[in-house]
Amino acid sequence: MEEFASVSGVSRPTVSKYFNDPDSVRASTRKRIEDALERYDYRPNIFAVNQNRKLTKTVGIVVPYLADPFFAEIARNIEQHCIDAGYRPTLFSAHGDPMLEVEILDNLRSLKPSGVLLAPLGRNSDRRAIEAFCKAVPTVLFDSFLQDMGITFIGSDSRQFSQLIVEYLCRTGSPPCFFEMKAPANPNANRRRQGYIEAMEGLGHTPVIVQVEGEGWAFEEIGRAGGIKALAAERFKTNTVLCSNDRLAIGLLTACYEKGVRVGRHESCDLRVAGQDDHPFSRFTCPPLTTVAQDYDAISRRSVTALFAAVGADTQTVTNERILFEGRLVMRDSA
Amino acid sequence: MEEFASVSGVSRPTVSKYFNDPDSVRASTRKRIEDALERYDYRPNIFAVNQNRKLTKTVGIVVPYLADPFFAEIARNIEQHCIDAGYRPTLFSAHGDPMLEVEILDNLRSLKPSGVLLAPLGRNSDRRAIEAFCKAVPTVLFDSFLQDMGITFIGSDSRQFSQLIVEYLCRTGSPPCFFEMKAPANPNANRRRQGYIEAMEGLGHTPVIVQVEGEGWAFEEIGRAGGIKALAAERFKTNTVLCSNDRLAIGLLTACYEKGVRVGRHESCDLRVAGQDDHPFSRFTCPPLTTVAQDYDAISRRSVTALFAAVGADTQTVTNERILFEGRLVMRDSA
DNA sequence: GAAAAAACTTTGCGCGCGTAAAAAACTGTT
DNA sequence: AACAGTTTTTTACGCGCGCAAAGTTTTTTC
Repeated sequence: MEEFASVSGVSRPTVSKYFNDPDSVRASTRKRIEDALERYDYRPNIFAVNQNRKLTKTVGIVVPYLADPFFAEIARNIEQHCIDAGYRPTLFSAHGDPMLEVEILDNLRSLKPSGVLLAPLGRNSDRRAIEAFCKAVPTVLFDSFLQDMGITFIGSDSRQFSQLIVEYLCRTGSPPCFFEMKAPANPNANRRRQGYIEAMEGLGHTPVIVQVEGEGWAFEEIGRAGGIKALAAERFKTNTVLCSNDRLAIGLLTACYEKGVRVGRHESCDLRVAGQDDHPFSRFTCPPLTTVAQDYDAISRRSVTALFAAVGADTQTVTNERILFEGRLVMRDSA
Repeated sequence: MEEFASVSGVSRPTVSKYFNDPDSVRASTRKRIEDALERYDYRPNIFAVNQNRKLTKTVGIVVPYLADPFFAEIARNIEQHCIDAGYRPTLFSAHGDPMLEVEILDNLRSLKPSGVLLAPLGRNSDRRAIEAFCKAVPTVLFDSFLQDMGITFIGSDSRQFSQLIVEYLCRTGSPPCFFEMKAPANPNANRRRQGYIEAMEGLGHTPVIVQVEGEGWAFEEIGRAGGIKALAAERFKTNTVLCSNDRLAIGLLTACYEKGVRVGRHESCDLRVAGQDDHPFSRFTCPPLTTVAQDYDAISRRSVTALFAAVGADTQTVTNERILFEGRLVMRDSA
């Protein structure tokens, strides 16, 4: 930086100032620096910079399972918004493992990020570890809500999701039963079940819940295996099944195919199947999946703005808000 | 570190030595440090450490498109192997954008990683930028081959893929036509086409190529839209279609569903469809997709060992090897 | 055109650690 | 008990930059 400052004709502290904020120096000096920059391609040593700064200009993004295209898509959006805001995002996936989640947060701590966007594993998360982390680092939680943690929570209105699609399914055919995992990792699953029950009762129908065994994040396989069992045992009391999420629904579609059950909303079909999330692949299932779309863009955008608002404020504004976005009904052929 | 050294009863340089390699200190001193470590939970400042080291103990992982579960899966494997080897992996996705790919490599450079595992975008990659990067940082290329770059290339034997499945399809029914994008981004696509042509000619059949329009990484949609057009124009001359990759095949399945074309290997069906890759979702399509499985585990494992072998060696061992793994036929219901 | 404000330069310290060299303490061996 | 070999301590420098204080120059204001 010393050398570069001399060839660009300014002093080192001015160059330092420029890199922290190009607008903080006079236009004429800025030009001199940028001219030199083109000729010499100097860039500050990122480690030396971060050693002395309190604000590291990095943000951590942590998702529970990156092999799930839903999280890949959200992460992609969030990354982009962070870059636009002039930060360096770093992406981590817990791969469904609570131990790894804690380890990631541990490592993240030593990276001294200005903030973190965290979608926790959910039920299996180490609550204490996450709470401690949120106290140490400005953290916005998204997708999966944890009580009293983080600056803000950004997610979807799970109850509204279920109510929206239950209302649609009842209006267009027989009332649905609810297909889910027995012990869902994601807390949204519980709210979706609640929303389903409330919506059904509100419409004067009796809720029917079909729960299937299974652990982990291989939802499609869980939905398939559980679906085959449920079909064999005739546990679907109606010809309409609302799945807790799209990935389960995709598995159920496979089960139906294997068992020769025709899925769709046409008269010739045996079963209607709906999901929730509008997973990137739901448009391409056979039949294409009717579902409730998460507002990917709103969630990612709002998460980032919420984080930077809190980071920018001098006072640690733990608003403890819950910002929920509504779902949008996506009608396709499966229901 | 000064303080921590005193409470653990050793000197600071010894503590420093311990963190670089716990086995480099006497067993008794190691125990004293680790005892203190439990009580005080000290950890070295990662920025200060990296400022002075040449070997940063970080490895970069760059993939072209993380929202593709294939790359998410590979990345997950590679991450794990790096962690097991005591390194800190950092994951990046170019999101299909060549500019972003270059930017990632630029940023990666200033992170001074001990090595990088790079799956290039392919045809759209900025070759010059990648070549320059490979000269500056030990880099192993995988999935997508680029001439004369990197230490080694690890990937699949694309020709063998096509030959394997062409042989199977011909043996079990009518010879396939080949369904692909007109201008595929990934160079493997070209080798797969070649493999298809060779295999067909070897078996005494005339190759038929069906190319569809489309840019970018939304392969399913490209396959669907192209599939609908091809079906309408009756461009599939036989009742068997081999797709260049599974994602195109998934789109084609959707097109077939929309057009009422029954896909499968049973007598009642109109069309057989096969893919290549064994994409994580191919097992769950309707019908489940017959395909050639990439050896995810071998590719990721070998990439990591190749990188660390080169990093460990003092001499820059640019072997310029191409290590190709064979595919495994996965027979499902679609063909 | 002078005063006030803003931008810049000079100087110098410190961040937390890696690392080298020489001295000191420890280890096992005869 | 004396020796050689190994490990640790002491001492000291440097990494590349942020940042603060004081002095200097440039720009803005009336």
